[in-house]
Amino acid sequence: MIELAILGLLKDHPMHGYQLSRELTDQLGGLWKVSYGSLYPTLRRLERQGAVEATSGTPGTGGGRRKTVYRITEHGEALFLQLLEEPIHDGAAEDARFRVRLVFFRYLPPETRIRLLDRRRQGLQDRLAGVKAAIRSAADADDEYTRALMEHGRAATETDIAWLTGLIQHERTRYGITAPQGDRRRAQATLRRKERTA
Amino acid sequence: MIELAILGLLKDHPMHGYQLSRELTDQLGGLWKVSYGSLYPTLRRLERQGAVEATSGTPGTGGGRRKTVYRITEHGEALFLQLLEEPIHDGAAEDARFRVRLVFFRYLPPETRIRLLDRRRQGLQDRLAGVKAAIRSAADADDEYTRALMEHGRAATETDIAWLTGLIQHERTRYGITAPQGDRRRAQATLRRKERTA
DNA sequence: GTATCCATATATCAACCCGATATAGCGGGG
DNA sequence: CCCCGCTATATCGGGTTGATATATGGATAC
Repeated sequence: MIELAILGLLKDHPMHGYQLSRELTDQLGGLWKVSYGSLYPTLRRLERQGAVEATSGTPGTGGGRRKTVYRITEHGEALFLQLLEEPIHDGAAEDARFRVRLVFFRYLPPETRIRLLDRRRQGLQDRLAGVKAAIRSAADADDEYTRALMEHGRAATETDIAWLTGLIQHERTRYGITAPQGDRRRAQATLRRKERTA
Repeated sequence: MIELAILGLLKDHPMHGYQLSRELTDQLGGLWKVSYGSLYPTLRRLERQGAVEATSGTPGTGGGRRKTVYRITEHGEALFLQLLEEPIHDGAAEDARFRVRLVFFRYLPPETRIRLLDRRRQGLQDRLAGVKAAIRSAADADDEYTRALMEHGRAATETDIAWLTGLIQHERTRYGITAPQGDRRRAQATLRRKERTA
């Protein structure tokens, strides 16, 4: 989802690659450092797709070194919004993905924001249920570190959920939106374990 | 570090690929799911390196389907220990790496365990310092979600540190090892930000 | 019995991303 | 003056994921 990050930053004002890198690193408080090996190829791909335009490839008059400044196009704006809302394949590396998305939440209407936050919270609660099931199954079996690891998973996930809940609350009171009733997904924690005959 | 995971599991007893996948998924409480796209190629690479041996490629007498059972070699054991202690390039995806490592901590002597745990904690404290610096710099600038994101980074990192501290304490009292005095790395939080003239 | 479905088991693929590295221009300090 | 460090772009190899293809065996339904 480096595309999302690039488009989101260019939406503010045109930039060149190096600037994008620093800006994004700062925005995330150093939690995610974009790699040049991802950045520059992605910029060129976005240009091929017509989502960004490269302006002033070589220095014009005085001096200044070579700089390729990119500007977002209308097509890029559309792509940006689409990526921002796109359904999430939750998995291991999806945590970072969500963080990047959050940086650009201000570009979404409040209802959509809350919907996405809720979806994310549901995903975390599923994960929590899975971890809890694993803890129950492990009990006294497995060694001390494996159990500590699971406890960590539980603590970390609960921290995340608490943080998200606070964010959602804040959002709701701010816009006076009440929680929906139906549409509650089940936890489904797939707790097969310890029952294999080998 | 899927190699570490594979070798660590095979150290217990020989297994085939699918079994490794499930075993590892369970050990981590569903926090990391190995992908077959990593697993099988890695198994063959380890075999080429002589770290594991494939036994009984085809079903022997009765029936049973095709199964390739792998067994760890002496060279594999050495490689395992080396990987387990190897210095860590801390970054974004290093969290998962540490979790995998923890699963096999029981194979290390107590002093080494404490050393690795301490190193990890120091890394997290550096990260925390960075996030805190970012929060101070951001202050009122940046939007609400960026600030919320940084708060999350702080909360999550603090949760991790607290968990680690507990683990270290437990370990120390268990083996009666006192904390070392010197050798304290500095935080070094590189807090350049907001001072670019554009 | 047999048709069907699901879990087992291995394998490959494109896409993505990271870390390291190479290259230059430029500015400042010793 | 020379070297170091920051800016700026670029490329490479390698690891990881997610999706998908393939069989086979066991269970269940009919």
